[in-house]
Amino acid sequence: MIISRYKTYHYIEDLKRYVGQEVTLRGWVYHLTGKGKLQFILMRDGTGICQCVVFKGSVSEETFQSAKSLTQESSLQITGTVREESRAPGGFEIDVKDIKIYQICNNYPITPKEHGDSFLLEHRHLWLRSSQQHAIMRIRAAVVKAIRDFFDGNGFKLMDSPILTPTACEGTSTLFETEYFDLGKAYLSQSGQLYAEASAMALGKVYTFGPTFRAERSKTRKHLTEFWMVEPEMAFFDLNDDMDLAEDLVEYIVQYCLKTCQREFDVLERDTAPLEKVKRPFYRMTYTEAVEWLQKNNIPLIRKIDGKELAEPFPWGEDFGAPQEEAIMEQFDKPCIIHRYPAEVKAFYMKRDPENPKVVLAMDMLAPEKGGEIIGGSQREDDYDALYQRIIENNLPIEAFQWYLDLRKYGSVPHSGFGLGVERTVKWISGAKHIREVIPMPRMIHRIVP
RNA sequence: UCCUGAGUAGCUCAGCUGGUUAGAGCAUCUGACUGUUAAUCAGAGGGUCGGGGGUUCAAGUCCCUCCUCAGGAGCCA
Repeated sequence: MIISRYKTYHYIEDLKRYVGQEVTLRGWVYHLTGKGKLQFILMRDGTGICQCVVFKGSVSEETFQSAKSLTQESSLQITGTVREESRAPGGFEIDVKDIKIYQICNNYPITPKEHGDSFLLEHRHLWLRSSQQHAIMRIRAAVVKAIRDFFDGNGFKLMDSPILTPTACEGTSTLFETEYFDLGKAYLSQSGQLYAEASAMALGKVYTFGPTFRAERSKTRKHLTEFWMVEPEMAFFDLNDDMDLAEDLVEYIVQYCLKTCQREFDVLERDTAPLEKVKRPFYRMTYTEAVEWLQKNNIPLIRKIDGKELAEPFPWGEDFGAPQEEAIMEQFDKPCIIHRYPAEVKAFYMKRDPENPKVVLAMDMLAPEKGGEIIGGSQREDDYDALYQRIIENNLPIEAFQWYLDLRKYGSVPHSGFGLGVERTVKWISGAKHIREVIPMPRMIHRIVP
């Protein structure tokens, strides 16, 4: 039998299986300390961190000098025996026999001391190697895997939407524009939803998963110009089904992370007790109930007029801002879905509530612990004439939406869907301070490098 | 886009009401040390004070202007 060579490689996360045996690790120097005839190398290999000890008396002079010459982030291969050792971080240690150096690294910019945000972002390509960033990226990978497992395991088909689109999905001016051969302008997608609706009419239950782009000039710790979104879309689902699915998904993601990312939470010093509580049913309230709650608890709407801040009791019809959402969520230890928003503040494709035409069958899920809005969704307008009317009212180019209207012409059915922001979810679960830390290469209004 | 704040050594910062040759810690380099965890100890090198203009005998410090960055708001996932 032929065994591929890479399958015999040793990794730090598996060390406990090799106690007493000789292993060969490949990686980078994370940290160094020395004490005369002893040299401690904290080595990382992408799967974990392990302390390796070089004692002058038990290796060749050449090997000891190699160990002495190492610097932070030098790349190397270490061969030695695995030992349980309570004094070592992680509980295991390598007694080094031999060292092979790939490269000595000079003047690595990120030192074990503190750095400013700006400096770290300029060195994002190197910052990813730091233990906290490493932990966040592993949680991100777990969140993405949980999302895919959840949908794939529940009868959904992956149907990715195009990134280059001829028009705005939501008809705003916040789109990145590019030239598209002889066909004029194209735009980077700000949502895959409209195409997901077409897919749902073909395959029933689908999800689209990819990057989306918003040219909003936002500058906050929960906005990126390029972010990842998963958008399920289901034929024959009404708003209630939609909300049930959203709760199932979020519960699954959080519980999966708790099951598989304990080590990462430890590195981040993330208290997981609040996450343990994220089990169905979540809280739900209508927009109208939320407004009444704001009024009763004296959370005002603050308007700026001529530079002066004027507070007034929160009026029905106004969309919630960050202060309102945070106030509402302070009372909850689990996510809360707010549904049935005023039609004026929501997108054209959302279906009016037959019982109250002033509101649409829309829902947002807010996460506790200042996680903010992680999901936005709705039941879609499935009536041709009503949708046509909305497009006209919103001054959208009707020609561009002809294919979308076709979906209401040829076997229209009730259907619903939502979008979950991957970075907002990872930020909430990991407890990261800023959304820029939960994506490998954040794209923000003032930053596109590296 | 609006409001607020910040740019001084590789990094994080101090530098008073303008006044000799601009400071510290860490990092780097040299040396000592058999249990270090952001090691410790001794020594060395390291600066166009964000750019431009102005006031002054004298500007890191005061004024104008531009640039860059951060925090918040709005918008949203």
